[in-house]
Amino acid sequence: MHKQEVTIYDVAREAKVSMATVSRVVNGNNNVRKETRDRVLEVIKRLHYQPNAVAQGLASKRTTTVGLIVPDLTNLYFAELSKGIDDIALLYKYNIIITSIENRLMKEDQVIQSLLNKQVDGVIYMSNRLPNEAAEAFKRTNTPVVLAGTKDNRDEFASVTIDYKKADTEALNLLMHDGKKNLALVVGDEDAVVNGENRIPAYKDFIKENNLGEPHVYTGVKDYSDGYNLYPQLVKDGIDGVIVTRDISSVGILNSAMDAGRKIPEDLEIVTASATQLASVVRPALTTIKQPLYDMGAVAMRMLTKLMNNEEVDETHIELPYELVKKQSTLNQ
Amino acid sequence: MHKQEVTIYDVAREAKVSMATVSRVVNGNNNVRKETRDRVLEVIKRLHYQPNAVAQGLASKRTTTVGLIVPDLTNLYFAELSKGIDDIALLYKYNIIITSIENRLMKEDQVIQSLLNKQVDGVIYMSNRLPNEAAEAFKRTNTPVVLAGTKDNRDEFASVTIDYKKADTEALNLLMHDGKKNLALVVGDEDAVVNGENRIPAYKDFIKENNLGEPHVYTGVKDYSDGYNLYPQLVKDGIDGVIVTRDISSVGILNSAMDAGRKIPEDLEIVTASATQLASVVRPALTTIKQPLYDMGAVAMRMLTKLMNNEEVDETHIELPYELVKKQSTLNQ
DNA sequence: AGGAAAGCTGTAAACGCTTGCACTTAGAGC
DNA sequence: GCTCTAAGTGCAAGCGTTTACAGCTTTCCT
Repeated sequence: MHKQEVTIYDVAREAKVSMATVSRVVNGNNNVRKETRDRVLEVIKRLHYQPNAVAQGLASKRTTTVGLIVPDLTNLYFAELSKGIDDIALLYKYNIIITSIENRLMKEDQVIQSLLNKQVDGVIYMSNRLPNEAAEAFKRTNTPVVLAGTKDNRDEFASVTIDYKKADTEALNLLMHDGKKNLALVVGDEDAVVNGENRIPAYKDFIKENNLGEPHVYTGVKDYSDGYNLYPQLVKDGIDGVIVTRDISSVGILNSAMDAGRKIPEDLEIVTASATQLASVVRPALTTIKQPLYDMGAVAMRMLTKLMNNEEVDETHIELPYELVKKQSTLNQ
Repeated sequence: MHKQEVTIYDVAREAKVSMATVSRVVNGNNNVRKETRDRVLEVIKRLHYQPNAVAQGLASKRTTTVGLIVPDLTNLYFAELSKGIDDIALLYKYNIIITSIENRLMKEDQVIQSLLNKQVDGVIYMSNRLPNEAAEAFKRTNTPVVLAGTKDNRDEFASVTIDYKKADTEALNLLMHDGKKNLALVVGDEDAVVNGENRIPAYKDFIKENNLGEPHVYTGVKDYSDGYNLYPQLVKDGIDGVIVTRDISSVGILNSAMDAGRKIPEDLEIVTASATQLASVVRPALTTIKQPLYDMGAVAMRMLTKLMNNEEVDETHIELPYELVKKQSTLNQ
């Protein structure tokens, strides 16, 4: 980076005003006489002046930048959330610094710290569970945080989710009413608050209340091959209906069953819990708990803008409506 | 953002040295006596000092931030490229500001200008075609740019791609040797340099050289439903082998054919040109021109680090090897 | 021992902007 | 005509770093 070609000072000199006035024009402060404003704007245009956001950030202590913390960019669940976030961020003129934190060289809270050092005005957090060090760092720097599509067990951070317990219960009901007797739950990370404190308890309660025998919770099923390889175990355990939290694992199970010559949904009903593109393009198409991912991202970002402006926020734990969409991987369409 | 709790000045006072020395310690400059360094480090730890990256950026004129310009976050092609970029960026301690530019409120070059105002040290560009205004802005600010998975018709910007002409020709050969007579090419954006100046000419040359009749190039096929709706037209035109640039469109064509009761690959052979996750999870699995997306991203980012350091770069137009992977959507596996 | 070189540290001027405060001017109200 | 208010503008002190430059110590040769 070489010396900046044209600064606010050049504009000021050329327009025969002070830097302060140029700054006011640039920032839309209306305490400037129209003629002065026009003159300044003309010079800005003529000189191709562009404000240096780094200097603005240092002087104003606002960077108009938010941090996005995401486990994995190539997971469509997060990609669709991010899209909602991104659109609203653009609307409010925030830039996004994105950092993914899975399988990394650096520890999660180091990555987060580096984000805070960049003086982001706020953070949207989408990973499973907020580590203590990170929570401390957020509080210490007083940075607003919104969790999108995830929860935290302390109730300190705002969040945007769906009602996971209700959604899963509804899906389990669907399977049960289809006559399935041996229902299972397949999750990625059991340490995730959404799973450990919402989905799994909801599932266990359902099994107990309906006298459906022993619960079967399969954990650590994170990608396509995990799902693919799990299928024989499901057969062995006599599972005939399953809720899978990750789309890609659902597809793994689906393909494994198909490759083994089984019939979906007759032999096994599958409900997937995310509803990314993936769920609808495979055949048979997957019945899904359709989470409004784009909207969740958008709402989270909108809430963050309020928090960053110290505006009143009436509800910091927002649950958006989901929809149970029946496709070909369950009966009774 | 409130006043920063602890600054380099506090550390200096506490450690009884000057700011300059603290700065040297922080930046790993080894012109500091060991005892002094240890004392400073101790204070840094004790006070929880973290350097303010914005102030560093202003003073040093380097932000250790790079801009990523991507059409669409939810397109796995870009997500996988981004992952490679992200990993290398982390390795070299760069943060990433990501901006997507499709269907937006703001014009592309405005978005890019806002990125430049943030004083990014470099940019990785992944969209179809670099607009003139943007190219001018990059040159004016002297910001290094690397194109990843895309090309530019002026030869001014570094790029990392595969040899699209060769890849497509090879794929067309495969289809021809399977006995297909009426080959088509389906692309998203015909204005994209990769399509307009590489894939389409390669296709047309092949058709002409092999006397395969009239060329059939279908353009503007961008998403799932575009592909789905195109299929009847392919039937009408008697197409029996097709290369599709976007995975999601390939899947649309595939499902459309299956839903119509046709057989793939017997009735239609499909080669898809990206090789994201999508191509391998659908059934029949798609034969693909497997682009090394992760590596392309990684190589692009690595090259950018060199450009940002004014290091010697021997080759600025890198073509990585691809692989033609035969799956179930073509014969002769 | 004497001088040069190398190592270590501090001073202070940037970097490009925002913003509180004070000042000027012009009009309004009387 | 005089005071008062408000709008418009400039001054200058930050914001938290980096980095020449200079100066002081050591160390190393011969």
